Amino acid sequence: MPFNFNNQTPIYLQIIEHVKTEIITGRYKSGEKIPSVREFSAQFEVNPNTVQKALLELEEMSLIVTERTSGKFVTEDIGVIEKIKKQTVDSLILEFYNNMNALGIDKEKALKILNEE
Amino acid sequence: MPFNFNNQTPIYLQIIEHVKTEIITGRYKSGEKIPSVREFSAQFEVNPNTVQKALLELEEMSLIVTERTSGKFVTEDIGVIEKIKKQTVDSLILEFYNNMNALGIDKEKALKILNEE
DNA sequence: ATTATTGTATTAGTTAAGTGATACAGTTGG
DNA sequence: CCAACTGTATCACTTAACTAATACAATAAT
Repeated sequence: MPFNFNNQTPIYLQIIEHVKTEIITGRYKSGEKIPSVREFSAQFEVNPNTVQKALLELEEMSLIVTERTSGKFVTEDIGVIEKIKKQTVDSLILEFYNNMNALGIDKEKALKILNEE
Repeated sequence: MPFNFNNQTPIYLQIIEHVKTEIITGRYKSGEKIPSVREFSAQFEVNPNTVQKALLELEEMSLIVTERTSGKFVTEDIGVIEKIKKQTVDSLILEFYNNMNALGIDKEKALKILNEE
């Protein structure tokens, strides 16, 4: 199963989203080892550096932790995962309202549209 | 008033959004002449081609119409404007739900979150 | 100790997107 | 008829983002 990349957005961003989603949704569980750089690299048919770049960002978010030579692991800190999940949801909501505002649709109206669908 | 571009996203896309929004919200009215390529160019302090590129896309959406030598005008067809507005709103909503789905939040749950805020 | 596995660092190549310089063309209006 | 305004076409430049090649480093396992 070759990975389903779209070529509008950079691969490394798609990897970030992919792994982040796996963690947020609990498919990669807290404390669990994630595939190695080279495993991802092979799976995605992509250069190791591309994977590395993505995982680096995830580490900066504290979603994953590196054990120098044994691999990378999902953080043990469930709080972090929850926080990131909430952040992600919140910013999706905010972005949505902002976009609607730009079209002259305020929050109240937007909600009304959504509920009436 | 120099224009408020952010430099993450291409200028021409921001121009598209800007003009599109002006039309959708009725600040540029149906049938009305919009500023010329060179006027925009001066206002935004940007190359005429950059403006042209943006306006071309708006023309492809049928939001504006070109009269070869007298300028560009907002379409007379109010239906088109309404349609584009609806399309824009709909795709914002769809995108929102899709993003939430990726996080394991279905439409129903998403609505609940929004309403409870 | 040797091998295989992990992550990391450096550098370079490639490509595509975005923007700009410039010249062309057609109409309208004084 | 000329000047001033419209939009349009072509081409070249630049830059930066993305990706890849390759080599390095550290540890664990056998």
